[in-house]
Amino acid sequence: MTVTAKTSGKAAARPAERAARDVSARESGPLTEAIELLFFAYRDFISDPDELLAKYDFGRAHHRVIHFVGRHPGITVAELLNILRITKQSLARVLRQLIERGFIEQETGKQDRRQRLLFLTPSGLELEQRLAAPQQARVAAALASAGPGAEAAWRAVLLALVNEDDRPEVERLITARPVRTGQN
Amino acid sequence: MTVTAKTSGKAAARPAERAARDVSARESGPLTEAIELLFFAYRDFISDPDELLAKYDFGRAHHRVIHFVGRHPGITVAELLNILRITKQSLARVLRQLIERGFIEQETGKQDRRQRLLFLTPSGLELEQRLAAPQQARVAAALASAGPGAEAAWRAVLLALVNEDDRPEVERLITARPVRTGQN
DNA sequence: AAAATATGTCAACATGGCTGACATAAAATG
DNA sequence: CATTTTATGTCAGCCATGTTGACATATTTT
Repeated sequence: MTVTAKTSGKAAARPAERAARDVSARESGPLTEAIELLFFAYRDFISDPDELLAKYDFGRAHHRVIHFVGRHPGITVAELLNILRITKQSLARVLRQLIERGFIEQETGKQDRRQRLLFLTPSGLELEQRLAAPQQARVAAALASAGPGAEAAWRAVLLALVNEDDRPEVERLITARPVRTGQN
Repeated sequence: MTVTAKTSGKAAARPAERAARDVSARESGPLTEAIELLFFAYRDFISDPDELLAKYDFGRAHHRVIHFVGRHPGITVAELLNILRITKQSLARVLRQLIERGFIEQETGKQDRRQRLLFLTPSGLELEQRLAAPQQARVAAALASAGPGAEAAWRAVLLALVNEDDRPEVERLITARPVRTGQN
């Protein structure tokens, strides 16, 4: 109630009040389209695993942790925090749940015994793969439909979108062979 | 405390227990890299306006609303809900704040007086542009650095990532000239 | 021995999703 | 014209996941 409709009849009589009327003069342009496409693509891309996660009573935070632990077995908590850019308290919550329910396990670091190296359990690996499958299929189909060369351009643009300071590390992370036996 | 470190010394003695050890045998491949790049790029891309939003005590939800109202002046609540894919209760919260603080105003629909058409106020338009600027700069720089032709490939891949059913509408939305004076 | 580091934890709080139920005004329909 | 459908708003509460601040412990480094 009480929506206070501004213009009952004389809308055109007060054009200066509504800046949005002048938006048509603004250059929306290909840049805005690219930004909106990123929004829509990401919106649908992350929606893929949600149904599966719900069956486990997990959320997207759990997904992210499972993914990066799977990609970098033996990753430390500090490294994971640096990737996810969240606080350790936020991470601790989902990590505790994942450990309690047997999807991730910890191992004391051998060089540095303060570290807790994280690994997927067999169940964790299975879940990770089930979560990854639809996203991989979606990306594969998108890259294929965009023709040859699209993948290189895609990678180049995405990498350039990353903060310049973080680019070397992101490159290192995405190209890393997931072997790591606890050297860090 | 009580972290229960699994392997005090004989890590290599029980390899079958840790599925993650075998991940090195898994094909991570370019698809996984593309997926992770999307994560990292989006992570940094959405971080741009956060600082500015914080000064207004707004969050990303406000940003999304401001953006799409700016892009489609006179958009209805139902259309906005369809874009954002959230519930009307969630939208109502941020929308109420944006209206109370004078960034968005409503107007009763002329054809259909049940509708509340949404517009940016002058302050809303200014905020929208200040929020958009860093993201546009980031995308422009990324596209430029990826060379000519990258933009077409980029757009093709992103559009193909969108749910097939939604693609026509997304295309319509992103190419829309933001004129609309209330015909819907 | 002291300081720094890696991690964990407790408590409290904020944002922004969600469901369910219900209200109102306007439009569409029989 | 009476009824139903539609577009929207709103109240109440819940949940997931982010935040800050303070502090504890074990371990490594200096």
